[in-house]
Amino acid sequence: MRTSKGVEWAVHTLLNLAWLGDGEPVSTAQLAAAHDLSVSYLNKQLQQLVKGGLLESVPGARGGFRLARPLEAMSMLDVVLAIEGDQPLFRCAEIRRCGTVGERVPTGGFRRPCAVNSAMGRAEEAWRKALAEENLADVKADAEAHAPALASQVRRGLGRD
Amino acid sequence: MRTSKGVEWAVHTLLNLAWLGDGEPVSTAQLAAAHDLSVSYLNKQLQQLVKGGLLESVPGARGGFRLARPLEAMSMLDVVLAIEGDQPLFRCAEIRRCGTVGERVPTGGFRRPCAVNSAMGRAEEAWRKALAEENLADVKADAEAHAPALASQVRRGLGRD
DNA sequence: GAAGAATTACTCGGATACTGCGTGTCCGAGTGTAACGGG
DNA sequence: CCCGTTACACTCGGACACGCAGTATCCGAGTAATTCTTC
Repeated sequence: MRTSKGVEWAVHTLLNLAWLGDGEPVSTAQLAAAHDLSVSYLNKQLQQLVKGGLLESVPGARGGFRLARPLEAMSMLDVVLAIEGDQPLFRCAEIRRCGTVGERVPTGGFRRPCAVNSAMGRAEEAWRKALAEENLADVKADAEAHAPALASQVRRGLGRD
Repeated sequence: MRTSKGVEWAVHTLLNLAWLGDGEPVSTAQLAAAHDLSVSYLNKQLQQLVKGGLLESVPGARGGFRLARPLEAMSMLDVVLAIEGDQPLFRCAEIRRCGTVGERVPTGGFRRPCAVNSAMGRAEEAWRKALAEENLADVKADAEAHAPALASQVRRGLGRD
């Protein structure tokens, strides 16, 4: 079990767009070249970000992608949900109701929640809460703290200066 | 991204062994029949639990598996680690150091940690902490709270009474 | 009748196929840009 | 010189292959119980 590598690609791409500063759209080819990524596959991930409302796509010549809102209004959870979808980490198959010790639904009673599923759900909720508290602007600031030249490096790498 | 279904199988099997009470080993066939699971595949998962120190295996006729320690000393994290392994949810591929904006390692400098990886790591740590706090004995008690007849139901289903 | 050895039946354990999702790639639809011609 | 039209080049967007991890299965090694033989 591991997150798709598209998550890492998406976050770094969002950071690069933020460092670029201007609202000009950037093509997938440039964004991919920035980190030696597969152009087509990155494009697929960016489409997911558009569906998730994190990016805007500009069609036509001189088109590309740009941030839909400032990084301050984006969390890691937003990225993960956009790329991975909102499916839970733990999917309960309700095996408790099968086999020789299967818990039969009492007549007229409703299905009580599975204790295993509840416990896993609580842990997953902690994960999502922590992801929601990880602001993308903070991540960007953290990266700059150790490498102040990053912004200009991105502008140079994407041919802006 | 989702956890292996082996996690659900393992937890329910551990609960069944606890409800059974006696320290007698139970064969994989009986444990699988309890919830209509694949015998061979469940056996593979139980072997992982043995390697993780949660179960003991008894070979030979009238053998099987039994709990290695009481449920009070087991957490959901122990199960997840035994089944899934201790690999992190987010694996940093260090793409930040590649491509046109790749962060080159300064001469003589050490590699500072990736800000993206750090943020993901913090969230994952929250998940693991929550999993570690979910005691298996509590899960068992939670299940019993809504279905007091479960213990006897398991003993009957596994042919103990 | 009791003890010991051979046999048997049952168990775990790891090596071997299959499937679904993540990964990667390709080509077509759509649009903004630029060139070109006419007024 | 300015405007409208046409062609073009570039972009996104979704449809199409590939590979690997999770899933499922099978057969062999090993052990405890059982049976049989012998004292």
